[in-house]
Amino acid sequence: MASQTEENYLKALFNLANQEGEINISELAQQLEVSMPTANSMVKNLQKRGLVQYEKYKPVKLTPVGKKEAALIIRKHRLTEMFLVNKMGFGWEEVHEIAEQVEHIHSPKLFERMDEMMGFPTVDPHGSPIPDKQGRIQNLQLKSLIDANPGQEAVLSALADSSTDFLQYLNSRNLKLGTELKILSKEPFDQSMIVSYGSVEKETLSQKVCEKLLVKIFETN
Amino acid sequence: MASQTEENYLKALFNLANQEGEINISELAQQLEVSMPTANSMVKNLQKRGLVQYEKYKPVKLTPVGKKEAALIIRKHRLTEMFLVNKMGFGWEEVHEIAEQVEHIHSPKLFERMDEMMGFPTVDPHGSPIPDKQGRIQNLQLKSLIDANPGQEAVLSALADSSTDFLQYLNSRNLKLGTELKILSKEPFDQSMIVSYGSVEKETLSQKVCEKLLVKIFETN
DNA sequence: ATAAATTGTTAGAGTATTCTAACAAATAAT
DNA sequence: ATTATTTGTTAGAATACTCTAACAATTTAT
Ligand SMILES: [Mn+2]
Ligand SMILES: [Mn+2]
Ligand SMILES: [Mn+2]
Ligand SMILES: [Mn+2]
Repeated sequence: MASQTEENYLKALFNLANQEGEINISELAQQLEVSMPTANSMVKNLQKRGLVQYEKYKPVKLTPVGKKEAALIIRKHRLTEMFLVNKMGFGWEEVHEIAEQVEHIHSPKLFERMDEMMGFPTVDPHGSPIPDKQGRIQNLQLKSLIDANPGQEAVLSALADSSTDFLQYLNSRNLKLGTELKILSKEPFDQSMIVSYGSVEKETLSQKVCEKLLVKIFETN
Repeated sequence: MASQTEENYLKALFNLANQEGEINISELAQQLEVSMPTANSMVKNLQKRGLVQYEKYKPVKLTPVGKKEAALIIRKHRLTEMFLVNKMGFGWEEVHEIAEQVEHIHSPKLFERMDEMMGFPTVDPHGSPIPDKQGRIQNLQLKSLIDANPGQEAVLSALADSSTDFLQYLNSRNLKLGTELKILSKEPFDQSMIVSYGSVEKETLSQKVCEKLLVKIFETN
């Protein structure tokens, strides 16, 4: 069975994988806040355990087995976050740190019960998909708000960044998942957007923010 | 901050402490399923950290600081068990293993919320008292059923053993906390008792079982 | 193309936790 | 009292995870 440390590495590898599923040692080390030699030696260990594919000086790749293991840890993480928000009254900015610990608990039944009690949710409180029991994740095909155009409407559906700081920024602007945004204008100079939503008639969102808001854009007929 | 391993040692020390608060290395090693040298070296480590008092060849004692740390871990354990039973529908025989893991989660808020959601329970699903936030535990002064006499009535209030096997035995006899037992007779030869409760008119309980049932005995006028 | 910067690796060491083997102290049995 | 048993300790080693220092390979900049 994978240790807590190994599980955190698998999760980091999963989250950092690019299109080709490849990850550099330096990214991995940075993500986990360890030195490169530390990351390097753990990668060798995961290779010996058949969880990653790796050759000297080449990027790391999760094997199918490693990918499934990672997805199942992420499943526990996201179910936990959702449970904390929906069933225990936590704010979406409070749950990540707790889930980071709870995801390592070995108890299929605990997570089964959470899932059941919540009616089998498909996304976590930040809009990220919850992998199924087989470790499969559905792709929601969301677009970044930055790709929307003036006149269009979009529903905030997920976040490309779930850091506490960003979540608190969203709280302060009363932006939640499900919020319908009307794009009023887009500033060509700095890519900032002026939008309206709910009872907020005008709000300027910087490029940085817009990039991180993942939306479903209504088709404009 | 104490590691998960250290926390488990503290808890074991707390639970094994006798009247004088003393624990032998061999008991400790047995409880934690490690070798005596392992227990011995951890005790030295805990001493260096000011959590136990220890001298070569003498029994170990938790310091006040160690005792409080231990009680707060036990608090998390018991709140978790109660939450799993009351809010998540687990059976009392399923929760210990999960709580053994959850007790190590660092998140005052998580346990605050559990406590709040349950209305600040004072005992866990097995009748053991939940230490308060200061690490104080109330003594319920329960007696073993073995000390009750024919003709008396007693309410099952806690268990001296919460092993899965024993809990399943109690399930099979429909014995729960709160069950009122009438003592019909007591066999002098083997200390077994014949009792009646609920819709059960006659049930024989062995000495082993009676010893482990902690009860409040009604005063006989 | 060469130099500079970045990325990756190896070597060597430290802490935490655990073990077995060997021995010493304390306790129980004869 | 002596012997046997149990309990406790030390020494030495293994595994997991981490680090820094030194060096090597690769990539980027000039
Ligand atoms: Mn998260
Ligand atoms: Mn984690
Ligand atoms: Mn328990
Ligand atoms: Mn534990």
